[in-house]
Amino acid sequence: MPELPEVETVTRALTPVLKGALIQGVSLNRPNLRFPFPVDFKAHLEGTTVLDVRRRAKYICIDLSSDMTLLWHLGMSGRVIIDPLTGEKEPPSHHDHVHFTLQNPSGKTQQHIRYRDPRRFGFMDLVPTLGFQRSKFIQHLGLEPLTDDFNEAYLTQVLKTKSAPIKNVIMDAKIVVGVGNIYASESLFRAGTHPATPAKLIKNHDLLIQCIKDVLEAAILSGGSTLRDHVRPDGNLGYFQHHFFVYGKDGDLCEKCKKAPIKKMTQAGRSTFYCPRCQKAP
DNA sequence: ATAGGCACCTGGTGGC
DNA sequence: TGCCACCAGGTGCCTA
Repeated sequence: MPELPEVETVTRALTPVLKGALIQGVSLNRPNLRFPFPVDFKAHLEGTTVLDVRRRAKYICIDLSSDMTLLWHLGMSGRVIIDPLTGEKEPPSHHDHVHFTLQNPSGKTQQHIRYRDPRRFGFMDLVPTLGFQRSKFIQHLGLEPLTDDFNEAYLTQVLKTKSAPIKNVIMDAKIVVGVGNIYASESLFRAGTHPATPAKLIKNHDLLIQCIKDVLEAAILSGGSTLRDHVRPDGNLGYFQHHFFVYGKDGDLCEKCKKAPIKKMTQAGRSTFYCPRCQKAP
């Protein structure tokens, strides 16, 4: 269920486990996920050391001692399971597609990581670390929302020619990455902006910027606050759902105005949730 | 250039 | 209980 905050949370959980570790073994239970695994994927990874773990958009990027970077996307249903060193492991599932065995740099300790993805919309790819930006999955990506570059001046410039609904535009990864279907609805609710507003008619760019950053940061904090749970046998990640104002709340009374029920509509084939009273129609 | 629709998959849910 | 339609957090690619 990964949008940017979930991928950030997983990346942070993986970093201390992976960084400096030797990849001892890789086992694949099938030849492909959304795409085929790269040729010699297993052979390439085994024996390399992890130099760094980063996130770009919704990709986990694992830099290897072979000067290659493992690009790892969790799709819609991907989950990373970090098995605890001691205690009860999460039972295996036939949706566990990749299994990494790692050797800790400081000793002989082994650690296991599994990738579970029922829908198999996720994928892994290997790209040269130096040519990372030229990867077909990376090259077209827009700004990271939590950087200073994603600011009022940028959004004003980008939106002024766009007539598409603002919700679709903030979900467009060429413009800004990491804003998925949930956080698009939540950001627009916080900004008091109707999701169908043509992007060029948006007035308060600074408020929208701030709402996107706030909702993503709050979700990361929420994920982070339950990060320690991630390595528990139950493996549950803390999501942000307890803080949703509109997502999945159609029919409920709006928590802000307490007068109108939350409505649901479809935009570009995806569900949008909004309060018709707090988010004024264009 | 841009917007819309389809495709890739499985599993859960709600209606009949 | 069983079956079926529909929906789900992403995103590359094709078409108009």
